[in-house]
Amino acid sequence: MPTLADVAKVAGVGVMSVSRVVNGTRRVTPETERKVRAAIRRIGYEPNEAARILKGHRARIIGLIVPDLADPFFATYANAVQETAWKAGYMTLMAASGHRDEVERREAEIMIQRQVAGLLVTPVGFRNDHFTAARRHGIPIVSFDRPLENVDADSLLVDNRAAAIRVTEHLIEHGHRNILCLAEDEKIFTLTERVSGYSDVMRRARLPVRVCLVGSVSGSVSDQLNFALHSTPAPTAIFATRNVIGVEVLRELQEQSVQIPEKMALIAFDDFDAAALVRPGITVVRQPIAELGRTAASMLLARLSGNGQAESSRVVLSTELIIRESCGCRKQSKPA
Amino acid sequence: MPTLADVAKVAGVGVMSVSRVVNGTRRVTPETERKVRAAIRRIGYEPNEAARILKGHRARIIGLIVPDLADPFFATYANAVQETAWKAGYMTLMAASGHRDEVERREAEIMIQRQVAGLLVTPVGFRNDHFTAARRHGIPIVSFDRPLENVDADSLLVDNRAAAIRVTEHLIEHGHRNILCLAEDEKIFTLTERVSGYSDVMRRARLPVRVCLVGSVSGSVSDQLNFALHSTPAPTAIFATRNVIGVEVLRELQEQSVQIPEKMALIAFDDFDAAALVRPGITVVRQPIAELGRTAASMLLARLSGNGQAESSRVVLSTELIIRESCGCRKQSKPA
DNA sequence: CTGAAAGCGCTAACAT
DNA sequence: ATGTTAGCGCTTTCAG
Repeated sequence: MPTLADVAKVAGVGVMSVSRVVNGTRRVTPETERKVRAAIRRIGYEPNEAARILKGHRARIIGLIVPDLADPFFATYANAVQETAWKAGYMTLMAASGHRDEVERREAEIMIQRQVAGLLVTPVGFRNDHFTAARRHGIPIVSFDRPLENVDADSLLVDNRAAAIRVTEHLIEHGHRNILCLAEDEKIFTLTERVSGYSDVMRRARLPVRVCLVGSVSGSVSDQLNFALHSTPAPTAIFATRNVIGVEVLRELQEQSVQIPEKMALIAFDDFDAAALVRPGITVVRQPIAELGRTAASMLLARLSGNGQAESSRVVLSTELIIRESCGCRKQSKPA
Repeated sequence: MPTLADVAKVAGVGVMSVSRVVNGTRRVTPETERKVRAAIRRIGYEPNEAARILKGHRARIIGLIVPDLADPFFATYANAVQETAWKAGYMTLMAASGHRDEVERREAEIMIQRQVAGLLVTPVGFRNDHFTAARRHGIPIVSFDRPLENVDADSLLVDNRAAAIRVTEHLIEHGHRNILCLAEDEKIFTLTERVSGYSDVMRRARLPVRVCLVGSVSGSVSDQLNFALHSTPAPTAIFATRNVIGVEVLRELQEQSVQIPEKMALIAFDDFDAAALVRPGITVVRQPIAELGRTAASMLLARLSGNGQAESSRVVLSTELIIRESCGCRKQSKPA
């Protein structure tokens, strides 16, 4: 592989002229520039990142850490991030933490050690010292989907509370008084927010707050749903706070031939393929995922080019309620 | 950040002893090793990759290039690859080519320049010189899902022909004589294989080969499907050769209230959420995607540790036909 | 078994 | 505007 010195020799100039042309660090005679560019083209020179990094520069790489790359939500997000970063000349080092604190921690450490220029992370845990470490190394961080407590980082969140409030109110408008809220038993910021939005509305309306947890500790969706169906008074509507829960609820209701929305109304968080394909269509909260990815990446890129504010920012985007029929609405119409 | 020299100073030994302990390159006195390890722990030393790479070593990074990271197929695959690589101590640099030849080429070039240890790629095009370049640099390549012609690389493929044959025969067994095959108009290896499997079976059975192309050039699924539905004789079964085509066909048939499978049978390639949720369930060809990802990564890792064969290998995995009801089968039963 | 020195390719700092 | 030098942290080579 040809080096910068090789280019200099071929072009008949000093190494620094070449370096300056390549990086545009300073002005150079048009004549010199021409010679250098010609030489570069002729011998096919490409700068060596490793040497640059060794000199104390940052890699033109951004590190992306998410809980699960196979989750459609994060896949769409990751794709948008990668695309945006690529356009700005950055590659993306991606890692899935598998929802595990220690894995996330180790991944962050290795990325820091690799001198990534910035970190884009959806944190799973509460111990955040690995991220404070990154900040100490001067690596900017943007947290996505969940806030990063006690760390100097920008964050891009979605207004989960508002969405949950909207959902709950919509169901109440349809006349439901017994609304079941299904959530994961793990303590994930987004789910907590959604549950809290639901609870507030119910309390304010003096309706019973019925939150039901599912997961490895609390039992399967199918089991929990069955308990609820046979309780008195039985719920007449369900708010599924997460994409996979929504899909499982749907499967279970179909299995048991429970009429939607007559016997049971349903609104789920996150749009999914099947939601538009099944009859009746499932009403969902849609997050603008690709846009979120582009925004998150842009926030980080802004920091990298030094265009950021001094203090860390917190951007909150809102969601959209996609009305289909599972909430009780008629096709293409607004609720009564 | 502490350097190797710092460790040496603290431990009271030479730098090379430290290097040897860290890399296990050669035997050292237990006493020396103890001192070095203690010092490393004490000052929190982590080796600097950049310096290592500069010395001519490869980065412990593998490059992954796929057409689209948001596509559930590639997302699941990428997740499995990343996980497998991580366990072997490698990080994963991911890039989506957006199905574009030039982008893929540039991404490969940059990865080579970054000294990735190996490349895992799902090529979109036919000009493969960027990959031969990688081979010249001694970077091993595994091509996934599609072969890489004229390049010295391992490949991991799925038996698309066999799957298509199975699908077509299954529909014929159900008594269908007019079977429509819907494919993309772009020349993608996997789709070509599927179409060819279908055609062979139809020709052998002396039935009409009816391949219908959709895409940016040929028109939307909806349009093409409408043409076909009003042709004489109208098809009574459809083979959708790709996940998104399957979903769109399903949507269109529902829209037009075409009874499945009575008026129109349907088998699609790639399983999707909705396939199991809609009534009737959609019969699909399922690829073991996560397993494919793990296998592909393992093939590359084997090369990296020098355990590979001398000549390049070509592994072909087979698929599974998930029988639901859209093909005409009864629930939980085999075809007549 | 251990240490000292050279240099990988690049750029900051200085010199011209 | 351009060239020269030193050194980033590591490992290869050669001496001890």
